[in-house]
Amino acid sequence: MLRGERTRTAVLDTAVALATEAGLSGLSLSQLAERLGVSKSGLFAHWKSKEELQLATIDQARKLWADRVVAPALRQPRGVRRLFALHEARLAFYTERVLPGGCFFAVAEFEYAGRTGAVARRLSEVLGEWLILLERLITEAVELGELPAGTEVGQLAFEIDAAGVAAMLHTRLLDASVHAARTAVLRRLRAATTDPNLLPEE
Amino acid sequence: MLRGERTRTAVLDTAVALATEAGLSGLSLSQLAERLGVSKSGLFAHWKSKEELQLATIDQARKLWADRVVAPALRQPRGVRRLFALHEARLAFYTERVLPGGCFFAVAEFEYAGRTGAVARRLSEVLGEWLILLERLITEAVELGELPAGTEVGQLAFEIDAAGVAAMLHTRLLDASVHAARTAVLRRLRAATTDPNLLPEE
DNA sequence: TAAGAAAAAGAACGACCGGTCGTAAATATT
DNA sequence: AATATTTACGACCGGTCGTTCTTTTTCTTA
Repeated sequence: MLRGERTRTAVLDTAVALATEAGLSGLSLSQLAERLGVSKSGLFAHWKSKEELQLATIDQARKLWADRVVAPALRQPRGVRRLFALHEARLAFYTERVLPGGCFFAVAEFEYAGRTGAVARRLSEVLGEWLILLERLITEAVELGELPAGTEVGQLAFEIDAAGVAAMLHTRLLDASVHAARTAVLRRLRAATTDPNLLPEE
Repeated sequence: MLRGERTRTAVLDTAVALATEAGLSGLSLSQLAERLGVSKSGLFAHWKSKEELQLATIDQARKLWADRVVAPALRQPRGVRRLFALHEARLAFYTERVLPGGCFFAVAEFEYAGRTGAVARRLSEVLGEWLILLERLITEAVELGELPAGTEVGQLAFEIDAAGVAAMLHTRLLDASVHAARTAVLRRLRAATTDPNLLPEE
């Protein structure tokens, strides 16, 4: 009963990695099967269509992101420390090259920017979740008094996310851009917080 | 002699638009030919291969960007005003929906983030040019005394670009994110400049 | 251990891909 | 007006795409 499950996750892990190289729509079943040493038709025993596999791949990438980025940050104490930890965990995800193409969602989101359909919709949902998480952490920091009461939550969330996205974009000069992304957010938060001692110096 | 030239630009204009929807590698010669009402083989009279057409498409997109974004900004007086005008021109390019998929280079850059080859190399070059332009305008502002002497040029260029990229990413909530991108850069520049009167209030 | 279900392989399909070829019209040059 | 050259076409190639169907292997369970 669990053999199928093992296969499925193995396939999806490879699919996530492959999608960051060839894109989520450029992901071909032949290539995927070959890389796994599996027959192409065997994949259809688990998903009825490519689109279903793409949707499952998105969920797998979401889990990976939750484990490697969100979970470590949530182990930090609430407030600006947790907020900055989330940003740093994200950057670490890039520098550690967990995925060959860098970031599954950045690649996929741009790829499907102008499209419609189930895949595009699901991607939007996940991106929305991410922004909501950022806003939640910011709101918590406000409630703790670590950020001033008038903080524009959405605006700050946008700025933090922007630094992360841009770090990913400049993949070929990754180290420099990750450093810039860290500095940008650190300064922004240190300038805004009521207690700069909560955050590292530069 | 100019009939061919007319055809070429017509093809490339369509190719630029199509590439923002399907991606630069997802751009298929059949679809391109069909949308133009032209035979696929006719395209090979102008470019020997798909890759050559892709490279020509990049140059065409670069021209479009130069006309619609860079040129208007350069009509503003040197310094922080020109710098902010460049950012605003970029955001206008997105809101006016000049291209269906939003931004040719953002889409393509992410698509080719993990790849090698002539197309990926050319894309990197153009992205590099863009960053250099940003840094040049910042440097000019420093020389004019509109930004303080110690300004970290690369860091500021990264932050401005990040806001633009992120605005593009959140395509489905475009208006809100463009506003956030404008606000982020405006505040950043107003905080840094020696003469806030040069910039609009929020 | 036999029966049944789940998992995987294999072969084949129609559609589309990038690309080539020979040819015919449109244009330029003489 | 005759000749080159550019521009474009239709037919076709080998290959890959996603998908389906049938068959075989593997595992689970009664």
